[in-house]
Amino acid sequence: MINTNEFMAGLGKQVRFHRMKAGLTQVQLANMAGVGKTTVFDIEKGKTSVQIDSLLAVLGIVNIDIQFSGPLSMEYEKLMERENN
Amino acid sequence: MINTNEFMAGLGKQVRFHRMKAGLTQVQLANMAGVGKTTVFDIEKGKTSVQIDSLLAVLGIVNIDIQFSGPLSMEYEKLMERENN
DNA sequence: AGTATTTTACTGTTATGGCAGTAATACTGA
DNA sequence: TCAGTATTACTGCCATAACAGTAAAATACT
Repeated sequence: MINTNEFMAGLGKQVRFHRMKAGLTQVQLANMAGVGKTTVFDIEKGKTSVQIDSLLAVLGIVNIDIQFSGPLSMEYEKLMERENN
Repeated sequence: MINTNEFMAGLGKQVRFHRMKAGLTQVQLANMAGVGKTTVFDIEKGKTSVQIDSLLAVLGIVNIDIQFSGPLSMEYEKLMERENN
């Protein structure tokens, strides 16, 4: 089971690391992502209640990829392929 | 760049697939995840403005894993390791 | 077909996330 | 040290996510 606090804390640190390597300030990143500076600050701080769209917008700018996979994902994909033929 | 709509739509379908395979109704999943039934419905429908904590709670129940990785993730990890020694 | 269950959709309420503005603190470089 | 920049923290407002309740539509079951 995923610990939301840990997950977001880790993600926040990665965002900060990538942002700084890119030479961006929080405000610059916020503007590029189309969110408020407070949101970037909150994400880096590990806030757990940010909205997905805000987070994905920020992650997109700093080039962090998000992936999901469950035990039945492969089965699902194959099923979808079949449907599209 | 990630398309938020597509991402959430895909994730929603995976959630639904996993939930049904687990033999759970939306209401049951909602109760187990500690969120409202509307939230589960919204996630499966691909709503892009749900909050991370709600989403992670639901994903945890249906055993879907979320991972993130950026071009500098490895570098960051190594840096952290060094700090902890 | 008929019934029970589930899902979808809508509503009104409540709680809070997102936001800009601001100010104080911390950091960086000359 | 001093000045400029960035981050952190706080405030108040607004928009809306989360929620339960309800009802209709869709699905499943016998």
